[in-house]
Amino acid sequence: MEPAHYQRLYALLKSQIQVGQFKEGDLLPSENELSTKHKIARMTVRRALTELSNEGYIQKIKGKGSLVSASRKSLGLLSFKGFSEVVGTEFEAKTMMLRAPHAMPWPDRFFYKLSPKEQETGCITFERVRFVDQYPVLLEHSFLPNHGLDTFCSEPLLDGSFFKTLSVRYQIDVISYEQDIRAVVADEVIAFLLKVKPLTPLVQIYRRYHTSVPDYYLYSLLFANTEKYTISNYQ
Amino acid sequence: MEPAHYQRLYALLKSQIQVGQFKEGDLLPSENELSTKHKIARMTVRRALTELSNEGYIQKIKGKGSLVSASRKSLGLLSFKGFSEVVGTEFEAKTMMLRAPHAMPWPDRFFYKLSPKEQETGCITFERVRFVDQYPVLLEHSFLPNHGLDTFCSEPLLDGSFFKTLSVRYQIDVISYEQDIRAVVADEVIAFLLKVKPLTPLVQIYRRYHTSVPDYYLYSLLFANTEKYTISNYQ
DNA sequence: GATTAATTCTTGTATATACAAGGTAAAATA
DNA sequence: TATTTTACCTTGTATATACAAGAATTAATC
Repeated sequence: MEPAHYQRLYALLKSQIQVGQFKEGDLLPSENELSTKHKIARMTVRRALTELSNEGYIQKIKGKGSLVSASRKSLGLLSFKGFSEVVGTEFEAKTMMLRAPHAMPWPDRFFYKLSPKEQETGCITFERVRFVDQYPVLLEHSFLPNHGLDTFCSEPLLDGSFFKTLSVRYQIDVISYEQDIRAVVADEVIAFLLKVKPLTPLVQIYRRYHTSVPDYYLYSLLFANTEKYTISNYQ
Repeated sequence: MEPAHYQRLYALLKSQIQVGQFKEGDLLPSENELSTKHKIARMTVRRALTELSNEGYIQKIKGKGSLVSASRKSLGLLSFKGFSEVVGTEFEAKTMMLRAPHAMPWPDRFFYKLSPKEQETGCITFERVRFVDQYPVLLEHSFLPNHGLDTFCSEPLLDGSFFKTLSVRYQIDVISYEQDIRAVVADEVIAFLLKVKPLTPLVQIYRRYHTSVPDYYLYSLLFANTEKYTISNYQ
């Protein structure tokens, strides 16, 4: 079925913003210009622009136009801030693969309840450590159901990004997630990996990511050392 | 200035849902009914319903109608799950006011950077403890800029809910939030309040809530005992 | 009685039109 | 020249209309 006119225009403008064809601070063409150019009614154009505005891509200003916003907040899936300045510059976390992706059955007593279909196919799992300024701050253990991801284990991650790889290679996009947060103390293994003393308090997070594929979820188990950096969430 | 028709209808329907005049699973009157009843065009009705749908109050189903959703998950913002069953029933947290709302200047070295306007007007603050199954699990210290909220301190919270009070009485709706998470150990004061041993690991969360009022934010500082219950986050 | 088809609700998309109101720049005025 | 006014751009609100498409009920058929 063909997408609606407003959806086509919405997708077009969004991609043009994402690609940088329209930059932060630019004014989009006016509603009337878009209307005549694409041969659709102004009200239809407005619908596309309203969605873009709702999602933070543009800001509409009465009497002026549609202003392209600063780069969309990356869903803040996982970022860090300096401890002393909770409002501070955000740091990029660099990643080191600890155990490369490999297929295996799901662990016993997995932290989220799995569907029969997920149980059946087993999982692909890998472990990574994230560094901020040379300090290991996060241990991440990821799991994904092994549904037609045969090549996943043999090929490296695109730009080192798990999510980007799934999006580009398998058309699986992360839409949202749920998480359960606890405070724990480091055991010896984790203390060694994160280079902290045993009994240091850590943040433990169980995550289930929802994707654009129905009933397909990704899972992560995280341990974070928050002595120097806090875990930043935006939603 | 008078509010727009769609805003009037939006506010009316929202309050009717919040008050329970329309309950979960009910169908709202159809767009044509609302149109004739309120003597406004159907497209204007649709605009009001679209906003309600965006904010999760209703779910529109083509060919059927507008279904009232389960009580707005404003508490999806903060819920708890049993520890052993990370996927388990969610528990309702009961709340005890520790220090009632009172106006005061902002604390020194506040955890988020405040605008000059916020600094100027001072804040209203209050402290609450949340219980799950008689156990104190969360200490919550809330702050809000004192902009025309004179009666806030003298009147009790609606249904004991801070957010509901702001929404119904002041038309301030929480849209999203950002948070910074750390693991800390309990000092003596907090250990006493949460009835844990000193040095128990706790989750500490700084939150800034974004609202429907531009440049108006709410702030919370949380300490959670996650020995028995995890903190649950959705999105 | 059970199944199928037609009707009539519902929301979804799209258009054309009109006027209000904010912002900007050109034109008129002092 | 400096200020004010005007004109023209922009987005915001509102209406009336038309048809498409999904859902549910009713009528017709087997």
